[in-house]
Parts: sequence; C-alpha cells; structure tokens
Amino acid sequence: MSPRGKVQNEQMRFETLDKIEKGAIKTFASYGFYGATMKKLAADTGLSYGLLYHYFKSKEEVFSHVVSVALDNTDKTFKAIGEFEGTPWEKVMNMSRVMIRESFTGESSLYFHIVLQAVTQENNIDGLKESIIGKSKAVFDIIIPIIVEGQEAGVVTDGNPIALAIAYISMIQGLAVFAVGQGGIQTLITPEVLSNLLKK
Amino acid sequence: MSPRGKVQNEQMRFETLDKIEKGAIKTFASYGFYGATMKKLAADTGLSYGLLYHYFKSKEEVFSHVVSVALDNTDKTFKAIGEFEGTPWEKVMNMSRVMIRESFTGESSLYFHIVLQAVTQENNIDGLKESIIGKSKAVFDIIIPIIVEGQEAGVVTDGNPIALAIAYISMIQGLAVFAVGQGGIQTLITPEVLSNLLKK
DNA sequence: GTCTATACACTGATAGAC
DNA sequence: GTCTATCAGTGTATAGAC
Repeated sequence: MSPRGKVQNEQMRFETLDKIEKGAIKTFASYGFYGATMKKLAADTGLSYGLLYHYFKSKEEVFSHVVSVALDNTDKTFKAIGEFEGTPWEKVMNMSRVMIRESFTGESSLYFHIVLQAVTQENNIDGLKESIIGKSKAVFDIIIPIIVEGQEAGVVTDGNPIALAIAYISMIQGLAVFAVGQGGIQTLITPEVLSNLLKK
Repeated sequence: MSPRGKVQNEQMRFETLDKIEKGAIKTFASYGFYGATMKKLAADTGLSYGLLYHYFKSKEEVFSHVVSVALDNTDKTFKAIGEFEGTPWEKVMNMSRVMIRESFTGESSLYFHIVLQAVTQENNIDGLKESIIGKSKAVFDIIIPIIVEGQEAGVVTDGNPIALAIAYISMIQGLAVFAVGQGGIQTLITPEVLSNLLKK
C-alpha cells in the first residue's frame, strides 16, 4: 500500500495494455484468429510470453478485446458521419470522403480486417458474433436515413434503401481488404466513385 | 496389372478426390487455412485421416488445390461475361446479373470465401499469391473494357476505369462475404443496385 | 509487474496392417 | 485404396522466480 508507486503502476499498466492492443491488431489482422499465435504476439509486442496472460486470461479474450476496439472505432466514425450537416447529397459525399480517409489507410484498414476475420472465421467465442451484429445494426441505422433522405430529395437512386446500404458497406469492406494487399488505393478511389453507387 | 480393376480404380480415385475437394472448400472457407485442421477435414469428408495424405502430400497442397479450383471457377464465370453480346449497358447489366447468380449463392460464395482467406491470411505457400494476382488481372482485363466501352457510349459514369473496376469487384467480394453470414441476399440485391455503381 | 521454464493437449505428417 | 497407430513439433495456458 505504498502511495508512491500507485500512479506509476497504473501508468505502466496502461502502456503495456496499449502495446498489446497495437500488436494484437496487427497480428490478428495478418493471420486471423487461428493463425495468430501467442508466441507471435509476444514477439510483435516485444513483451514476454507470460506477460500476455497477466493481462488477458486467454487468446480468445485478447481477440475479443481487439474486435471490440475495432467496432468502437467504426462506431465513432459513423456517429460523426450521422452528425454531419449539409444538403442530402453533401451528406453522401461526406460519408464517402470519410470512408476513404478512415477505412483505407494504415491503422483503420486493420480494424476492418480484424472484424472481417471475426466474421469469416468460425469461432465460438461467447458473445462475439452478437456484438458485431449489434454494432453493424447501428451502422445501418445511420446510413439508411442518409439514403432515404437523398431519395426523397431526388438525388439518390431509387431502390430498396436496405439493399443500397448493404451494397455500399460491402463495397467499403471489400475495398478495405483490397487496400491492405495493395497500398495506395486511397489516391485512386475518389469520393465520387463511392458515391456513384448511390447516385440517381 | 489386372486389366479389370483399372477403370474402376480411376473411378474410385476420382470420386474420393471430389469428396475431399467438396469437404475442403467448406472447411477452409469456414475456418481459414490455419483454423482448418486435417482432422476436421477428415470428419467433414467422412474419409479417414490417413487417406487425405494418400491424395495430397500436405495441408498446404490441399489448400492450394482448393484455391486453384475457386480461381478457375471465377475465371470461367468472367470469360462468359466477356463473351456476352449486346449494347454497352446490356453488358453491364448482364455482368451484374451473372454476379448475383454465381457469387452470392451456396457453392460459389464459398469460392469467394476461400480466395478471401488466402488473400487476407498471411501464408507463405509457394506461388499462391502470384496465381491469385494473375487470375485477378485476368478478371480486370475483362471488366475494364466493358467499363470503357460504356463510357465511350455515354452510359457509364466518368472516372478512372481501373478505380471503377476495383470498386465494382470489391463490392461483389464484400457482398459474397455478407451472403455467407446472412442468407437470402440474392433476392434483396438486384442487378440494378450493382450496376448503379457504374451508371452515368 | 515482468520474466523463464514447463505441463499438457493438439496438429501435421508418416508407417505399416489390411 | 483405405484404415489405425504413432512420432515429432507446436500451441495454449500455468507455475513460480525475481
């Protein structure tokens, strides 16, 4: 109970957790849940093997945590998109602009990758799938109103808003995958290209 | 050298290979390269563990083979798209129609999944990445002329044809992923929705 | 809080019987 | 051609020293 070390300890704890998080995102994004090993993770973070288990009680827990971080990041991005003010079409263009900036570059494309790995690889981790579906629903709750508003204003193409939203999100997801394999997509893909999917 | 059994043996061999192929596609699509185990594969095919190694000398070889099958399938689909006759816009609509039929349903969506697993998971299998890139190139060689032709006819939106092709393929890829998790997409997503990405 | 060493289960691959 | 049994290597998780 020495009052001196307490704050420092929390600081150390925070920094180490951050290291694990950063390393885990890269490792899981590259190798998937099964391909990523705790040994690799230890090497990537520069920390010792046993220390990982001091912070997380299992590999599944590390993965769940990283997925959660990725989902929160996506959530935050879409919240900002939903709060943007402007004409219906400006909202669409802003969304595409943000997506290019936030989804196809460095860190953020890894977040998409992580979630993709979680979705495409069968893994029976407790509430993981549910939380992904839940967050996805929140994303649709933001993008669908933008589409409907655009349709009512006559600037967004006719058709089922849900279908359009799914196609749009799928395109972003697919492009994020492409971006990891092939760098420099964010200069080639313009907001106009993405928005054209919704354009009337 | 008994002449009687030869034909039958080949028939057996073919059927067993087919069983492995079918099972492997499902298993690798579900769990990825690392998550799929030879034991699981044996269980999924209903064959014994050792028999798999009679047909393939390693797990990597099974995976390579399955990826190759998936790529051939994609290749064949796009060849047919390239040979379609009609007006520039009819060609676009036909492409979207074929994609919905061939990519979002049962077997074929698994092919997309396999290739995705191969691309998104770091795996140092000899010439795998190269063969995927090669086949992808072939796909672009078919879709880009359709886009350019449409632009010259004034029915496809302006913009870099390569960027449009990447966005279109990425959308298909993303939707194929979506289709596996969420069945019944092929009734919601219409050819008009896909084609709108390219529409002027 | 951080590390090394180790227990235990599982995986890929092989050997050898039928 | 098909199967079971087995080996060597690796993976997760834990124990215990500092």
